[in-house]
Amino acid sequence: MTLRVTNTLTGETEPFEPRDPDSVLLYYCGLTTSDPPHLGHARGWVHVDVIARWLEWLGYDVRHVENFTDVNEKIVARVGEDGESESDVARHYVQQVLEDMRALNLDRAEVYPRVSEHVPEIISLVERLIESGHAYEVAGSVYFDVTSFEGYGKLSGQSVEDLQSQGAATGEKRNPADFALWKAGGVDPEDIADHQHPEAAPAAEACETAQTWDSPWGDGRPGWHIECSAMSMTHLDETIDIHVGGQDLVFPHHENEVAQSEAATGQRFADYWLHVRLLETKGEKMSSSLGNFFTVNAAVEEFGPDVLRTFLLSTAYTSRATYSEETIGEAQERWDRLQRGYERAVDACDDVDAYATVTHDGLRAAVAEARETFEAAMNDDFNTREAMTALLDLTGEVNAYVDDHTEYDYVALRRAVETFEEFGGGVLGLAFGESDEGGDVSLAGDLVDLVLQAREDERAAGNYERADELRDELEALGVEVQDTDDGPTYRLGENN
RNA sequence: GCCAAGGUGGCAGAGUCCGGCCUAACGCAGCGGCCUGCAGAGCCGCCCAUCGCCGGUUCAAAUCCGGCCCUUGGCUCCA
Repeated sequence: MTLRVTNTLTGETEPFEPRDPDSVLLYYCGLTTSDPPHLGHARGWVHVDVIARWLEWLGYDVRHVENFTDVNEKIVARVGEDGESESDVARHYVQQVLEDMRALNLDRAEVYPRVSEHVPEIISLVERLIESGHAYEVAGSVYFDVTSFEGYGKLSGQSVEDLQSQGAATGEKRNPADFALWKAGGVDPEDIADHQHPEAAPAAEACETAQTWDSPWGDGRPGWHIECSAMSMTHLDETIDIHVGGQDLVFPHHENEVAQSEAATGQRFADYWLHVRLLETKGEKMSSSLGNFFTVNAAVEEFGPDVLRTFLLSTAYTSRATYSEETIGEAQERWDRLQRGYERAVDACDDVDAYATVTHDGLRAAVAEARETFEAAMNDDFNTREAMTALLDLTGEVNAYVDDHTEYDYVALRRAVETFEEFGGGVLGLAFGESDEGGDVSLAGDLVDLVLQAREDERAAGNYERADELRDELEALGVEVQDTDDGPTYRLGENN
């Protein structure tokens, strides 16, 4: 079974074949470090994380690069609010992103390149474009000539004619659709004003603190699109396998990347373009500019990484997702159910009634089917929703099996446990089998057991009122008590 | 206006590339039962879908083709 992916370039779901059969070059368009990351960013990160994890599971050596746009007028607009200089502000949010990513249990990318550290590469790429006649300089700024690149518009499906009709050529540009590769001087104060938070004090000195760099065209700053081309080529190659980004970047950002990169090298820039659809709240996308966002930090705090990942992976990356109390609540239920099923399988394995000599074909077949379905789902354009369904189905099978049997097929149960850990844990990044076993926790566990034993004594004596009190008190502390045929058990709440 | 992606039960959301096992998945909500001192968890069963509208192709369409309506994203910083 081979992996298939939906490629924006062709509009089709096609077989994935990397240039080198053993490795994959993957670039993800990261965020501009001017605002705290929100759940929409987290959706992109988590899906890319799972994509990388699955490619690795398939045996590829994945070279994964995610950039930070740390040079941008939005960042300058935060000077005085979130830091003393453009680089201060950027550093502040880069730090925040890395913390959020760790909190979400994302595997680290190989490199997190920043624009500010790649200006020389950007300049040389711009020079290359001027030399080959694809770009022109006007008064210290450099623009890409869209009419010089035949395939312009092939990613987003737009034509140069359509774009030309959008407006008249303004100022220095030869064609309205031409875009800046290099901008002369510092940042226009008006641009800063556009991006300033309304409540923020106007920082007149902000423009002065915006960094500029020497170039063959005088002092200036790199344009927005050129950075990704330069960093992708620097850290990966002139042609990469997969370029991923948010749906909102298709045009103009990715379209321009394709044009300038391919014009410069004469080669394909990326073979597969994958776009993550946007996270919505009440029918509109979640975004910093709309102010309807929920920060990653606050969300992790409130729901924890596993509920969040379950929520974000409960829709395929190619579908839009809706954020609401209801949808996140559903994710909570799903994650709880998965976790309980997993714990039950683990407990049954450890049970004295689990035997290596007992064979139950039904359970074995169910585990095999879950594995097959999971793999097929992931290979079908990383369908995390279906993959999770396979695990949820396995949960039901395990629960029914344990309910119906008094002796257990150890081998089959072990295989089920491994499936949760390998697929749910290793691929989806959920915390199966990583329960905190620290000293404090195990002491607390012993204490809970003690209380439960006392409660059992009360129950045996028929003092249900007292037994219920103990249960309520434990619950108030975040310990959920459940009586089963094999005696009482407990679970810690998500936030403990 | 132009470009792109979508419209499936009370909610949410698979399935559409490769038409039939889709009499439509998984989960939530709702109903009944088992288990339980009670609760929770779990299990079993049930309820809710003429798959946006109209037409076409076909023995057969949520799935293919055409038209229309609506929604979202992009065309300006944005994952």
